[in-house]
Amino acid sequence: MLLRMSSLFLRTLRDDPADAEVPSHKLLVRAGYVRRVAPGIYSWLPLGKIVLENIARVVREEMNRMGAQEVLFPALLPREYYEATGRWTEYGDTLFRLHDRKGADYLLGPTHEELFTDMVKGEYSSYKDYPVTLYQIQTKYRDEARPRAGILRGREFLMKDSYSFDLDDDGLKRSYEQHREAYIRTFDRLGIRYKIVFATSGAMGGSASEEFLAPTPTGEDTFVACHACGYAANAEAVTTPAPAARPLDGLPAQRVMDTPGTPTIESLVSYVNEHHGLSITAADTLKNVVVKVSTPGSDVVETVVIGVPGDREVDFKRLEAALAPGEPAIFEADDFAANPGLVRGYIGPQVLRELGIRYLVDPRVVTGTAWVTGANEPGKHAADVVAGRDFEPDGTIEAAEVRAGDPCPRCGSALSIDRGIEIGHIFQLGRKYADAAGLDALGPDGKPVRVTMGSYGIGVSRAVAVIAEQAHDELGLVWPREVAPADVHIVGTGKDRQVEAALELAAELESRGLRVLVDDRPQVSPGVKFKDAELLGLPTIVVIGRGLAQGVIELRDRVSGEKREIPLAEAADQIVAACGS
RNA sequence: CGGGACGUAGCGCAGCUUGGUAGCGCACCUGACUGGGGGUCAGGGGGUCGCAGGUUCAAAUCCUGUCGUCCCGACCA
Repeated sequence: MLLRMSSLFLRTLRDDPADAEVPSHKLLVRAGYVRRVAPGIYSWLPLGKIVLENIARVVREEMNRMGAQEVLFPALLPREYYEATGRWTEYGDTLFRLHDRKGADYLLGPTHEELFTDMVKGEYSSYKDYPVTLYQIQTKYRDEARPRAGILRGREFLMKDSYSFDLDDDGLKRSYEQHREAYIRTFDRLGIRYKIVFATSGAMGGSASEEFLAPTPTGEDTFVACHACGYAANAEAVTTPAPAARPLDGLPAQRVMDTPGTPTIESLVSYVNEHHGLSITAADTLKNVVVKVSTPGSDVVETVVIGVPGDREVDFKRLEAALAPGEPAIFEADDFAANPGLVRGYIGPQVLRELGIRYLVDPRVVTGTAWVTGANEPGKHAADVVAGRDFEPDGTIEAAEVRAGDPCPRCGSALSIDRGIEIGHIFQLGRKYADAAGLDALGPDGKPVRVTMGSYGIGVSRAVAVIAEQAHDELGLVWPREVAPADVHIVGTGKDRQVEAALELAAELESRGLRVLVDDRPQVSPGVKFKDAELLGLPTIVVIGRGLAQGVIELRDRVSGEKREIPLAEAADQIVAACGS
């Protein structure tokens, strides 16, 4: 492959685009890899397209290597497939919906579980056919509430999704492990730094689930990691170690205190310490958050109260994950008006059973723990309200925020907390979609066996942004060789024979199998060419300039910044060697 | 859905307070110079000032509405 800058469809920008916030977005636009068309929708220019395809190629090779077979479904789908699994309604506003000329409902596929399941059902019917794993690399459409950061979170994006179909749980585990290995190989080859973390399976159902997160400050996911035992989990999936229950004997009886004007935890703590002779912190209070939980596809809305230690906020993402597929929403002033038993700012769990409201508590709220909490009257709180005596929770919930320093659920050491971008997700779906589709295999005994599935995704276009996010410096992009648009960027400076020599070298390197980009633009100053070379970020830069008269050219490593001069006569050999590693 | 900011040339921006011939930088075209860090000089092309309505002799500028974009938030009981 040989690209010539003099004719390459490329224009680099000197200024950052005004709508870009994160480095990958700024650089990919400035370097002429992508251009915005609409919010969350981008076009790929030649260099960007090459990077995208390089990533897709690596993904494809690793999927093929593990024995998966590639298929391709349409992105434009009729409603009926998503009707069967209830997702036509479940997906809500995130689904791009459209009509054909007859008025029939269509959608642009946000994922393709239904299609894969249906295809396997249509083709396979014997246990002898299984296991099988299929995948596709396909454009997905999700009408995100807030697309972000260029191609990092788009409304149209390229994704590899695969599905394994097995006859039993052991088979599913094997398929899952194979994918896990394939993903490790894939991301290693792509040069992405990542962490494998436990995840929630969310609305998709299923059990075991892990995410591949690329740690970056601009990430949308929060995860914890334990440096002592290696435990790592998405913040949504972190479990809180529960303390042992304590005896109820001898605990003082609960008492109600006047606490006027203390609707917040902070005001409460300072008031009771000052006026009631207590010495408590926010962690000694029990904060009760009311939410209304709706179930997709149903009109039922349940009121639920969540109890967490007062020094912690409720993490809405964790709450959503914990309640899935139920969808929590904030309890509004109108809702309080409709529930006079819930006194805003002074809610305590003592009356919830009576009110018939489900009460879920943080795992730290174990039997025998005493709390300062609301007394269900305006301006009043209660102290020594004991779990298991004065109230009985209906269950525990992981909804409280997670903090750096919290104990690791596996070994108890302090957890660290970081942000990352989800680049891959693997999980054991189980039989949800097979059940919906009635996907059975006929067993050796002539009886049907319900198939069990795994679902696995890699964000291909997102990976472009993630790599840009992880691999750049103040000068520009620094692509790992495997995904770079070319191996070597040859800069011909000067007005004499340099450009000619650059083209000759480029031709030779191409004939020796390298992918070459040569800056043969006439009348462009050396400074501009250097800046562009650094911005574009190819791993090896060769400069043919003023040293040419002495038969010397310059070889630069974009990653290390190392420069050395080499004789022109040995140039091809040395460059091939430099690009070989 | 809530809050904030912004819509002026392909990109980045000024002009708007105080209405009067639409400007700057980059990019682009022509010529000359320069030739190892986004170089210099001269000349040039390109804009329904988001859209609609209103006020006015006159609107990028004032008023009303509307559309769009970006960022932040989504719970603190």
